[in-house]
Amino acid sequence: MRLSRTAVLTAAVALADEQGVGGLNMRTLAEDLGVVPMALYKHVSSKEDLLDGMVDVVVAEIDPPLEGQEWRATVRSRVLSARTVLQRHRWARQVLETRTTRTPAVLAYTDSFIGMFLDRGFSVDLTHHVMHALGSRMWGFTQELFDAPETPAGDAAADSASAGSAPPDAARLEAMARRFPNVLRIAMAAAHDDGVVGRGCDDQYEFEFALDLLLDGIEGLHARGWTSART
Amino acid sequence: MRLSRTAVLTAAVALADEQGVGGLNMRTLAEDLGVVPMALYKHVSSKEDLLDGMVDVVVAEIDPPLEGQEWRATVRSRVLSARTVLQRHRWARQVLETRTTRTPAVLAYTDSFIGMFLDRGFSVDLTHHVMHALGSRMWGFTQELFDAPETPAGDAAADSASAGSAPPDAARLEAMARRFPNVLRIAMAAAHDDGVVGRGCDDQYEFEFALDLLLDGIEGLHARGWTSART
DNA sequence: ACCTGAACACCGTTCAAGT
DNA sequence: ACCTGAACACCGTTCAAGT
Repeated sequence: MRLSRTAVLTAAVALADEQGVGGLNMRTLAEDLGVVPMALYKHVSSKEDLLDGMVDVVVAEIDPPLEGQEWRATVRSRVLSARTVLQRHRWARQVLETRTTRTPAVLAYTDSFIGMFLDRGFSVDLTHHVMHALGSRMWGFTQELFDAPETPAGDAAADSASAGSAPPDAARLEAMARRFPNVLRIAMAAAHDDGVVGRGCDDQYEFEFALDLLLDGIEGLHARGWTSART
Repeated sequence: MRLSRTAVLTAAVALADEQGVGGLNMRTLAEDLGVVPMALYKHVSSKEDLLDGMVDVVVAEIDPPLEGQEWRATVRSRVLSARTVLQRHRWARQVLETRTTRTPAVLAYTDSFIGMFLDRGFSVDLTHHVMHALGSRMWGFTQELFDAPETPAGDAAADSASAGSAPPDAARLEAMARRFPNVLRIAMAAAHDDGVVGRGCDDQYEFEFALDLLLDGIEGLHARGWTSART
């Protein structure tokens, strides 16, 4: 089969889906495509360009905005759509965070996102600040502090690695409890919920909690015609 | 002078402050210390360990919480203190985001942060969700979508790089306006404020806008004794 | 026009010495 | 106990060919 940019990007996305960004390099990507590393450079100009293209592939999977709905439902469902996409491609968050240029596809998504507010009566001023407040939530993620950024690779040692360096024996746990009592209380509260529905920290719940907190705030500002004191 | 872990970490932080994470590698770090690369490995076990140690240096610079103040003032000023520290060390955000293990110093900061809520009457349940909602804001940063993650290195081509690939001539601008009209409206609104105080997007203003939006929401939940429906 | 092969520069790190 | 020197494995990419 003839090589093409699309073929390269698709293979790269598939590879990253399996191995994470850490496992993605020009040599193994070329091997997956049955080609020598340098062949890739006819279709992507550099690894940066490859990563930009991969982001474009991901962005294309996000649903278009709802039509004929009020702003809150439209924004909310779009963010949650982005979230499911970003969770299908777990490497995308990290890659998105390190991009230094915005590709047209990324700009188009941003533009359409902003349009959901402007087209439904938000002022440019408020929309501007709202976009800042949402930040990366527009992609359906937040920087989480409790879970590890990336699982090293395809090895099954993932859980022991995320737990720290050594297995948590009783002495270790007690030492933890003495040094970081507040962390422990929060961790126990999360573990406590396990009994009912079999989940610890429900990331989806937490994401929507924070999202709705922001949407509530935004709704209030919009309703009372808020403007920044800067104009 | 005798090499020590502290000396290595201090030099690494200084190097990263100047060059960014991109410019930080074991060879140039060793050179800065007047030593051969392998000498570093007596004091840090790997580059990961080096980065962990550098984060610890940064965390140590964050002010302790205020005493005898209500929760909101305490949390707010602590977050803003973290923000000034993180802005002194612009590489720290990126490094923090890629850590897979929490060092004791990071856990201690987290614990103390949680304590600001618990010690002032917040329920464990609400505090848990609040911590998720704040996310990386507890370090004083949000993932910004409009500005570039890292300036490549010490070269003066920073502004032209952040602007994109080519200089924005009139034709380019008009094409942008047609494709991404909403992005343009927001950008113009931000530029418009320039006349008054000489700033475009004021990151500090935007950060506090989002922070206060969240704090308002949290205050409301706390005041009416909110609990998650999960218990 | 597209792909190949060999090679270069750079980086984290191992290993066997040195003092 | 601490530092050195040479070397290895891995990676992005240039360059000069091949078809």
